[in-house]
Amino acid sequence: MSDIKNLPSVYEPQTVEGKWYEHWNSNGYFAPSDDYTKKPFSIVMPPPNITGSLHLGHALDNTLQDILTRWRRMQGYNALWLPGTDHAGIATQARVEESLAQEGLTKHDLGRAGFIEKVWEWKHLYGNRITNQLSLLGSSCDWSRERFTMDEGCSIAVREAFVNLYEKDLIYQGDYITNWCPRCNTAISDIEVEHEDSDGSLWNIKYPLENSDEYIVVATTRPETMLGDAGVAVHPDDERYRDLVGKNVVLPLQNRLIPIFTDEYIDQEFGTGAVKVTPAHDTNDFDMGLRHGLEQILIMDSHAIMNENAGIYEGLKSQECRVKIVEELEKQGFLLNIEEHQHTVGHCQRCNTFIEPMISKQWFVKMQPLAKPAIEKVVDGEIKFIPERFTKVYINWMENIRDWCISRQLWWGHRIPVWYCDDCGEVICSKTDPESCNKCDSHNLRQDEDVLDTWFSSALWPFSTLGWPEDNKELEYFYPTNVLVTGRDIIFFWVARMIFSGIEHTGKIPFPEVNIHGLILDAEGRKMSKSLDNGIDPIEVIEKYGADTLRFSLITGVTPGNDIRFHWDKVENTRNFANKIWNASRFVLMNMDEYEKIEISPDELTLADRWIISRLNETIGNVTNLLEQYDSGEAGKKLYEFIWDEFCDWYIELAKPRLYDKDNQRERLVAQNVINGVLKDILRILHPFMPFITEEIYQYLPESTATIMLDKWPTVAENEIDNQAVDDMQNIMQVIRAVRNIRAEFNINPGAKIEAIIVMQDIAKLEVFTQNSAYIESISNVSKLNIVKELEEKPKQAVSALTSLVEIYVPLEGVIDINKEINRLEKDMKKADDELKKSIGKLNNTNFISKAPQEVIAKEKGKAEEARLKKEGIEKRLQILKD
RNA sequence: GGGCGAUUAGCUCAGUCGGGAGAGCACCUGCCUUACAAGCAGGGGGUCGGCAGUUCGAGCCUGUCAUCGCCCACCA
Repeated sequence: MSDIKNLPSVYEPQTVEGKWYEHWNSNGYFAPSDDYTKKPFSIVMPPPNITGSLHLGHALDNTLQDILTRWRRMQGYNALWLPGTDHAGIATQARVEESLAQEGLTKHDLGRAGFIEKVWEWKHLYGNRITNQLSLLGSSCDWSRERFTMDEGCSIAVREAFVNLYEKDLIYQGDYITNWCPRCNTAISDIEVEHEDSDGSLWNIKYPLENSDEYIVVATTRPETMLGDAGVAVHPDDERYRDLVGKNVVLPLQNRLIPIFTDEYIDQEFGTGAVKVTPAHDTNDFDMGLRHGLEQILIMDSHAIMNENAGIYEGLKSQECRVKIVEELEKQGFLLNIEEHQHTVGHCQRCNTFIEPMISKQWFVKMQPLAKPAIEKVVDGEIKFIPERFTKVYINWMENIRDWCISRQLWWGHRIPVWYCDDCGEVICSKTDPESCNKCDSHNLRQDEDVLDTWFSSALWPFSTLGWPEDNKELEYFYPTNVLVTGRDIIFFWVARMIFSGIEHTGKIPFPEVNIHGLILDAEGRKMSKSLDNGIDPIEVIEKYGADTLRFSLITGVTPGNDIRFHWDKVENTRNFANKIWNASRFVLMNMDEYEKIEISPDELTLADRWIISRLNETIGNVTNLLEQYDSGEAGKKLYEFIWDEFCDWYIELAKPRLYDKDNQRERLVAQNVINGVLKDILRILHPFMPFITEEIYQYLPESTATIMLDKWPTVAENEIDNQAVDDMQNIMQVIRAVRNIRAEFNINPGAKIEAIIVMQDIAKLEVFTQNSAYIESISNVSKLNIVKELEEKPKQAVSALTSLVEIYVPLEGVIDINKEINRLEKDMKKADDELKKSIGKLNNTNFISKAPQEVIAKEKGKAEEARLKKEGIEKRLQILKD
């Protein structure tokens, strides 16, 4: 402890954090023990994409998980926080393709196997960037169990899950309309499409009737799709078109005959009530097409380039084709008019490209049978969302869910475990690669080209990472996990899919609680995005201010589930808090010479000791309760207030005289023991929030264990809660504040000692004040303090203040301005009078007296009495001054 | 078209049982008091979005309206 006095007066996270992380990790503190008789606690980390770098959303998410894990670990749970990364099919493939492009290569130059090898190379080079960043944050996850969604275990799990669903007939393949991204060149699922409102047009087009001069007008937002029209639909009740139903129209430009038919789906009110139907390029039209046996005419290829079915428009991009079509329709007199029309347009979540709905052969998961139990488990409360309001979001989505398109036309990902026999056409779905056809023994087997949606493997994460499908002790012990912590933006993508997958494949829910947090927004409340360039790099915050500061500033002062704006001001404030703790601790350490641990008998404790110990216990209780409710924001606030306001601003000041007094060694030792004990508990309950600074300080304090990480989480000692001490202390603080106020208002030099007289009638309280007069003297720099029951003569040349309990006089001969003093008192008087009137009003209300609870009435009476006494006192005082 | 959230001090936000309106920043005053000026002490500042209701009592509960934001949705 010799170097303590050399500790810098400003906390330097840069010299502290790396050292401790390395220490914890290399000593295996993050790993749970293999003693499976202990109570388990487990969380799986939402696996970040290997292509990504840490953003503030990750920082928040992982801070929350780390807080829970560290807290439970300290409480004695065998805690496992299992980390890992996601292979991120589309994003990773795009990234590697980009780097190939720089060498002038495409993936086709390498071939499928060569390309995949290249991706793995890329992954080994860059894929652990984000996990390194998680370490900088202080994440206490068990890196020895780090997993990857494409590793061997996860791959086995994926095949197991696929085959299981396939054999239960819950996976099917077919030609259906899907959302097609022409840039990614793959189908994507419904939730990967982002809908944006845009100002578009509604083109009204005349479709001439066969062998007639008449025509029917159809309205469309996408005129180019007319090339694939297979009919015109009207509502069966629509009188306007009754006579036309069953007739044909000649499709302009294409000169094909297509029928007019009826369908309930059509809205008579919209447009002309007649709709062109393009089964191959519109979801609704696809359904109608099936109902009426219409031809499915695909008019573009996978890059949204018009194909041979588009006739002379072949080779054009769909958007270019639209322009040409409209021109031609106008030229030939088919275009009736164009209206302005606002509608929603789908874009690819990944690349923002316009989504073309298109028919293609894809694999789907049947959702109805899987959604049912997944809804039930939430409805019956087996799985709880926190905050509760997200339950509705989840249920509403699940109830309206459509089948999940799980195939992707990519190379990077889990390849679909289905093989086709080229000789007999047999379809084989298998957990292991088949060597021959199980029907005709042919070796001409060809595996399905597609890979699975990345989220298919993420959906298995809570159990695939624990060894499923293999039956093992670890899975049994840690699964279901205790809680899932994640952002509200991936409830559908991930949470919902884990729930139905867990129930389906393991027969158990994956977690009983889902803790949903909000998004981190920029200072103006906008989402952070690359295009706005408004992102804040958490690593930059860590380098400047430290991980503890970043963590604490992200989680405090927020309401659970609400979005959080990022402000540098708040970061600085939190940095100041860290520095405050640092300096308070430095003060304690500086005063620990000749320290030894002693047994303290209760009567050796001072009022301030009993007060701070009582408040410490309440804080321990509050923080623990709030963590149980996943309200780390409020827990952090309680810590902040207790540490700064009570421990630093009051207790340390009150303890100073005893700590400085080397003549009373016993009292000094008591003070040292108390302050050491309180500080150490503070560090313990603060540790999950600010792991680094708490460990650093903890290690300087006497009687510390190898690491604060594995020290015990404090529990509330009921016998240390001392309401009397809290009450007495508050009365004394009130007086101290009053004296300070006088000093400030009369500009008394802070160094100058003053005299003060305190008058109080209550004998018992007078006793307490007399015993503790030193507090008032030392903190408010009073040289001579008289505490009396009554004053013989009330001094005119004195400033006074009145609390509900006491009258305070500060003689200020020559300084006092009588008029100014009268003004002061009249201001106080008005306050007291207002309070009194308010209380009397309530107490005179018979409804209040008869209906309010007794304790509330008693409290109100007390308030009225206090106000009355105070007012009386001020009145008397004013009288003296005015005489 | 549905659903959710927000609206509290100049700014950013807390406010867990319905019972005395809070914090940080900013502002004003005085202090480099040997833990901390990234600090200390004191102070000013609010019809808790509007209206109606329930209640002895509403920032909090109910209804309604307004503004902003988010999510979901196959009216071309």
